Order: sequence, then C-alpha cells, then structure tokens
Amino acid sequence: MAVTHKSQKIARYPAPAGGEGHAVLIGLSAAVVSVAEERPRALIVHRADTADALPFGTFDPLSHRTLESGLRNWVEEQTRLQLGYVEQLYTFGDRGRHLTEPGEGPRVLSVGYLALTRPQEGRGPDTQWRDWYGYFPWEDWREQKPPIIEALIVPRLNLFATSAANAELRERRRDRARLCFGIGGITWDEEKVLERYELLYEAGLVEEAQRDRQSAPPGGPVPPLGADMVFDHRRILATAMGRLRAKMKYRPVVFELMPPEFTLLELQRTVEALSGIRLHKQNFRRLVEAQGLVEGTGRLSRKAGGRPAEQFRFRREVVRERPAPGMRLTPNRPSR
Amino acid sequence: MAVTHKSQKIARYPAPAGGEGHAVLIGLSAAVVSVAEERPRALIVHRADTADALPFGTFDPLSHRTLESGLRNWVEEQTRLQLGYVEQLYTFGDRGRHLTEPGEGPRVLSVGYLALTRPQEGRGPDTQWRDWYGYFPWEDWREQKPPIIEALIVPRLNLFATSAANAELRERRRDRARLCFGIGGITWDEEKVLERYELLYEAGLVEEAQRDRQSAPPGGPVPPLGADMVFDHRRILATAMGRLRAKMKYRPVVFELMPPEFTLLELQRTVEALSGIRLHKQNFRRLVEAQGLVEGTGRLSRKAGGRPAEQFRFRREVVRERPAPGMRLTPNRPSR
DNA sequence: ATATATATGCTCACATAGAGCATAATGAGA
DNA sequence: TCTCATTATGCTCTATGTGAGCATATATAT
Repeated sequence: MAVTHKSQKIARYPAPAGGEGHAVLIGLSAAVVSVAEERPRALIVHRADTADALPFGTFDPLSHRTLESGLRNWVEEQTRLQLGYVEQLYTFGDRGRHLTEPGEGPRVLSVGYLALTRPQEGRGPDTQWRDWYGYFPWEDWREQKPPIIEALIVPRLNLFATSAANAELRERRRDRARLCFGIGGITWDEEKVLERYELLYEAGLVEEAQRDRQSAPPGGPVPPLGADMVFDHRRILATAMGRLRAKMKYRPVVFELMPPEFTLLELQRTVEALSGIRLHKQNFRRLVEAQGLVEGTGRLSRKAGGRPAEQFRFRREVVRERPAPGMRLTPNRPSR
Repeated sequence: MAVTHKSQKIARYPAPAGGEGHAVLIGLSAAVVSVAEERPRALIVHRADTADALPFGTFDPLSHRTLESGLRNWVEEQTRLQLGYVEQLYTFGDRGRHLTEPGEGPRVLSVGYLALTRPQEGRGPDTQWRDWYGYFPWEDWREQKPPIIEALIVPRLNLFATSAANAELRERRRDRARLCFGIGGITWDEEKVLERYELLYEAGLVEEAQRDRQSAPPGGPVPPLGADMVFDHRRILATAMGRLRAKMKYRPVVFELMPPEFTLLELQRTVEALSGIRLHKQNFRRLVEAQGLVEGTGRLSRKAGGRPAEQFRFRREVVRERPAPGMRLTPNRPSR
C-alpha cells in the first residue's frame, strides 16, 4: 500500500558558497572512564614525544554508518576494549582551538564522547588507565580543598581579571572566577568542570592556551596546571567529567562502572571518586535504598576490616518503574 | 619569555583510510523558539512544495570561525533575526536517517542548535512562527491528555511491540512505550520529548520513517501524526524541546523569552506553554520568589480582568549568587 | 579483653513541596 | 449601588525529604 507524502519534492542540501565543501575532517574522541581503587581513570593513549591522548580517529563517511559506530570502531581497534555505555557529549569546531596548527591541514571538527566501562578489562598497546585528577588537580575535594586553588589559581585569576580592558569585563571575569572556584561564600559546584577548564584556558593558565596563542598569561608563565593533552582532548575530558557528575544524579549510570556485586560503601566510594566530594555515609545508604536502586543479595563481603558488609546488586527494574532514578549527592559538611 | 612545552612534537590528525576524506557536509540547523499568546513557537522556513524546515545552512570551514558563528550567519541571513541565547544540542550523523536520499550526494552530518528569542522580532521572507505542538500534538497536556495518545498512539505502539521478532524485544518495546507515554501508572515525564519521537519513528508512525524506509508500519499507513519536516528537522526540534523543558528547571533560561517586565501569571503561562503541563499557581509564585529569580517593580499591570497584578523583572544577579538557579516545576494534580 | 574498623539502625530538626482555603482588588453587568 | 466573575496574593497544614549525628552491631588485630 502506497504511502502518500505531503511533500513529494525532497529538499536538497545546498552546497556551501565556496563550491563542493572544502575538506573538513571529523575527529571522533572518547573519554573512556572507569573507577578502580577509588580513583576515576580515563583510558589514555600515549605515544613517545607527544602529550597524552584520548583514543580517537576520524569519521569515515563510507564505512561508518553512524558517528557512534565509527567511534566504537576506532576505540576498539586502539584499545582492544569493548565499549558498553556510550554517550555523545559535544561537537567542537573553533578555529585555532588546539585542533591543528594555524594555517595547516584541513579544518577539523571534533565530536567528543563519554564511555563507561568496568575496570580491569583488556588494553591495547600504548594505552593505560590514568587518574583523571592528574589532568584536573583542582577537581578533587575529597581529602581537602586542593591547595593549588589558593596557591596558584585564585591569584592568577585575579591577575586575569585585573588585566581586563574595561571595568565591565573585569567584573565579569571576577564573577566567573567566584562562581567557578567557589570563592567568597559561593559553594563549590562539582559539576562545573568544563566552565572551570574554559576559564583557565581563557586566562592562559593551561598549557593548551599557550600552544594555541603563543603568548604568556598575565603574570608570566605558570607552572604546569595539570598534565596537558593533545588537540582538544583535555577539553573533551572536562566535558565528560562534568556530564558524568551531573548525570549520576538523575540516571543510574554509576552502575555501569560497578561489578555485579558490591557493598554500599564501595558504591559510595565510586560516586565520591567521580564527583570529587565526600558524602554522608548513613544518608547515602538511606537514599540509595529508598530509591530502590539496589537490592541485597544476602551474601556478605569481608574485603575490608570491621563488620562484614552485605553485598548488593543493581536493580535493573528501577528504570522501568520510575522515570528518572539517580542519586542525589549530599555533601558532608560537619559542623565542626 | 619563552614557554616550555612538554610535548614539542605536535600530534597530527590522521587522514581516514580511504584517502583525504570523502566529502562530508556539515548541516547547521536551529530550533529558534519563542512564546507568544501562551503558545511556544518555532521559527519555520517554508518554501513551496517542501515540508516545513528549520532555518539551516552548511558549515563553511573557510568563512566560519566557529560552528556557532556559522549557524548565526545562516539564521540571521534567512530570518532577519538577531539571535540572543544559542546552545548546541546534538550532532546527528546516521546514514539513511532523513538526511539525503540513499546513494545520493555527499554524506551529511547535522549539528542541531536551540536558540531563544523574545516574540515579535522581525522575520525574513518565507519564515513564520509556528506552534511547536503542530509537530508534536501528543506533547501538550495543558488542557487534557491529548486524545491522540489513546486513540492512535497506544494501539499502534502495541502493534509495534507485538510484531517484534522475539519475546525479549517485545518486552523492551512495551517498556519503552509505557515509560514514554505514561501508560499504566507511570507518570508523564514532559522531558522525554526526544525519546517519544524516536519511539514513534522506530515504530514507523511518523512520516519521516516512511520517507526513510519506504515501508508502512505494522497495522498499515497511519493518519499524519503531527506535521512533518524536511531532513531531520523534526528530530532536532524534539531535541530542542526536551532540552529546554529540562533546562528550565535548573537554569533561568525562560527569561530569555520574557519581555523586560511581566506578571507572575504571564511567567507561569510561559513555563506551562513550554513544558506542556499546568502548574499550581500559588506554589509557582512561592517558588519563583523564594529563589530570588524576580523582583517586583511596584508597577501594576491590568491587561487581564480582575485584580491588577504587580509587574516583575528578572533579577540578573541570581546567576552570580546561587550556582544553579532555575525553576522546579510542580505539576498541579488536584485530588478531585 | 581491648582497640580499631566498618556496618547499620534510628532520631531529630529543619526545609521544601503539594494542596487548598481565605481574602483582596479589579471591571462588567444587574 | 450591589453582585458577580476574575485574577492576585497571603497563609496554613501536612507529608516528605534532607542534613547531621548518636548509638549499636559485628568483625579483625593485638
């Protein structure tokens, strides 16, 4: 039976002004994340003489049916790792923003992805798991407020604000610094990973900025502020961290990183590792159990000293019962 | 002063296997949204004989410095409209997913954007504001549950589930239908706009699916389920709606759509129009005021009959005070 | 036995959310 | 002028959720 179309004439994509499209390469990069030993790790491809890289490749319009399948191909080839959960993050395309050398090679767009996997799975040559806080040392507030913030970041951001051309811009920069780094009464928002990285980039405080602009920030060169990465990979990793930290709160994505059975403390440590903040133990378990995210297995774990903990498993059914199951994070701020 | 780089050797983007990249066009499309007379509207470009389109164009690597500036150029040229708030949504690239005819023309990636603007601003030729519920009639729950859901969508989704090849797939399809359309005790989640559209697409119930697959859905051809659009534009609009409905709750984006002064009821009507659900009036104002999102101007409005309402304005400072100001929506379900 | 861990149960104060009643201030007719 | 209908706004009451911390239980290591 024939189907009638309201529009018989199918619209065509117009070619851009300058003819049939100057060459554009599409980069596909993945922040592949895992948590082991209470550290969130990203899968890093390291080759001699270059900075660290995320697994990446270019989109091939002939062999890749979708962007995501292209990405999976590249990552699996480079890392010998089967990806489970994969989510598109953002497409970056700014000229001169650590993609290629100015005036060299074709224009590159970069599509960033987040992938989650359980620890200990196989790895390819040149790949290794690296603690993501090595790239973002200001993001880990579990033990204490990272000293680098007061010691280096805040004064440099002040210089950056002061160096602004006019009063309005100066104010805006101050505001951004306050909001991003929780200065002056503002509470730390662990989700703003990308905003913080972008601010540091604009202030010229991360190495990539100097690579792109060839000029030193106000106040002169800085000691390295976290390890840098090739291209825009640190930007993509920042996007991934922010997205994951936010998403954990309303979707049960953490369980992609957990083994089939785990104790509630192990779960909590994983969440803490990712979010970079400490949580209140009793309230955490109350929350997780009340939301129906987990169910006890009856079995006990005695990996840690002390009273053995019950083991739990993820209740896949939640997804079918409640529209947005996740875990709200409740930071632990003791009165003293 | 020279800056030392850890990596002197800059990594290069590898060309894809098949040589220096087969032609890929980058489409840039924007869902430009506005609210007038309690209806959310998208800016539509309509040309004779084709279905409706969003303003769009292709990315030009030579003249466009960023993806967003390319988008702004195209939209402003086509609609004579200055865009304010613009946000990238998603990059689609599935082969055969209403981008080009199979086997024809270059491969197209499509980057979708959301833009917000106040009503009544100038328009170009062939463009007009259209109620977005014309494309998604099942999304407007303000007056009542849209009858089309029970009358058409639910039975057809049942057929779609039944026609599955095996029991597991059947169950998954049923679950998706239940979650998406709030069947059987599950409450309607107004944010799942894209999920619903994708389900209808997979079930073959929206026109685009037939365009792409050239086959009728289980149960035979369907009467039109909302107006269709060219390419993947309805998919982009669905993404925009979902994103906006979600974002309203934690960022003060609604104010991009409001005039400088407004009454609280006008604000509420705008939020309701976008979210497609009715809110509890007293609680809405309590929330908005408690969050410090608005401040009274002292002036009164008597546009509506009844007691005159105070006019309010958006307090831009909130953004600087609280990390994530927004509006939680409190649906109104009276007991009787 | 004692110290030290961790697990788990429970409480209490306080904030927020959902519902609805009551009152205030208008303009439009009767 | 009085009575409605209509919108605005104030306030209450209850249920639920959240932040913090005390208390107890059950391990292992001396």
